[in-house]
Amino acid sequence: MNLQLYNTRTRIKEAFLPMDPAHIQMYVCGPTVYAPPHIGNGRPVVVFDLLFRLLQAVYPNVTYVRNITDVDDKINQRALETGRSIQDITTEITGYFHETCAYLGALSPTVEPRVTGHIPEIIQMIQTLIDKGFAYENEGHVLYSVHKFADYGQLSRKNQDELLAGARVEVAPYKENAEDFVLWKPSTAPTPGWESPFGYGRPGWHIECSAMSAKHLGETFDIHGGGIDLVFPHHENEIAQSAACHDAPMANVWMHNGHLSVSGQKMSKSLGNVIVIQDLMHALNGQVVRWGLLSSHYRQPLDWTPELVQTSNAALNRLYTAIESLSDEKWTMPIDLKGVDTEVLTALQDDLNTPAAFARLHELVHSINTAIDEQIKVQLQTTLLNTARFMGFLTDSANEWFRGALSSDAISESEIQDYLDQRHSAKLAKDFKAADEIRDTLKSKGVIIKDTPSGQEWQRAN
RNA sequence: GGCCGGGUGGUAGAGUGGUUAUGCAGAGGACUGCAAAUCCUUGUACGUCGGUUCGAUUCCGAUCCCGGCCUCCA
Repeated sequence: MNLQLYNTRTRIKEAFLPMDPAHIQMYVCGPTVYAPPHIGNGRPVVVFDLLFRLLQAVYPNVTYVRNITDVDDKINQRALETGRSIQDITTEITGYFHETCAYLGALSPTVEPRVTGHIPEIIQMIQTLIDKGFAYENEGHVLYSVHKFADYGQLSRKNQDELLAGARVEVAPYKENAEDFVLWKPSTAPTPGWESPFGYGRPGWHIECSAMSAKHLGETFDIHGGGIDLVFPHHENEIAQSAACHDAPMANVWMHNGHLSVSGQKMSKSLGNVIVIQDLMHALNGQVVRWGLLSSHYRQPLDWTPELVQTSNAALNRLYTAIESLSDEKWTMPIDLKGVDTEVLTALQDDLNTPAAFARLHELVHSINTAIDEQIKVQLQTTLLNTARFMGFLTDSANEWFRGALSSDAISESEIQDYLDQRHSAKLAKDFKAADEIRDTLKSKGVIIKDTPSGQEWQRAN
């Protein structure tokens, strides 16, 4: 295994050196559950799922922690706006998030901690920071004193003078310095709060990840991931908190996925171009979305377009076509990690080079389609199936992929069969005009007919 | 202003100091009653200007654009 990962902290691709090869530890910043997940939220889900799979393929034991942030002012705001309870909102959105992850073919993380379940740990960590002189109390708030932490800015490569100069926000009166950030803030009903040595209140934004990662992984762990936007201030502040608290580095490798745009524009409510994943579910197979999200390198920006959806769908059609002749039991067999194509593994080990991995899958398809020896062909098909499933694709059988209906108003199989019977008769009678008309009719209903030596076959156009 | 990325053929998108990425779209052909799928053939790319080199898209410098972050954001 020669896994190379780009480390945001050092800004270079490095050989991955686990602290303990017998137990790999990864933490990824999960969602704040205040709004249904959009397509951009799907990217880190899929990217770090792939990394999780890759790590599991090589190391015996991988712990993957992805948190749910269920205490946050955006949630409070939402509750205020809608009149709904906070619990109601966080439960619903967490459910959406889980549906989204399943839809995208992402494995469940090993641990999924929630902020509401870790308030004592958070309070304890804040207390330690106060005791060590890195944090101070003021007007019911606890703040982290950024200038006390010498390495502040190491991840995002910012220096403190510049941060001050760039501060655009009015400095809150309880802050000693403009760059200080909140660890704990006072709460009044109906805003959620907890009793603490610093008064009744709730945690600030960053502390939860420091507390939860420490609890579930330890003071230092191998990989910390998230979206590129989290580099500053979120991860910078996590480092400041954790390193100051534990006198140890928080994580060895910091990985960040690039952002996603929609048809060249930043997703925003005001533009009305936010693509909610729930809305895609009845129109697209989740594998198509997963393929699209992985079709450029994870650190590059990705533009989500109708063309991307179309080509992703076409790519999967091609893969499925190549292995459609495999016997059904192959689809239910567990993934054989030894049967994963080595060139795909090599590509993925190079900092998750998914475009190169996809290219290799297509090469396998081509080898299958040109194979003369039946035994070799089946061997290649098995490799392709294994490899694709290892990456989270070809999870449905070819039959489901080609003939499963995404929406309930799609034409039924028995109707299709009626048309096929009619067409079969027409063809026997050499009435090709009638046969072609039936084919056109079915096409307009989203069904494509293939005439093969063994008879008519059909599949949905998707 | 500060800090980061990026500019590759019609398009999406990897990569490399000299040798085909790959997909999609296009053209021609094979197969087919016609199609679909598949196969064969085909396009000929690396922002601009310098430098290093026998040779640069690939290294160095300059320059012009584009995007992100510095405030909530995956």
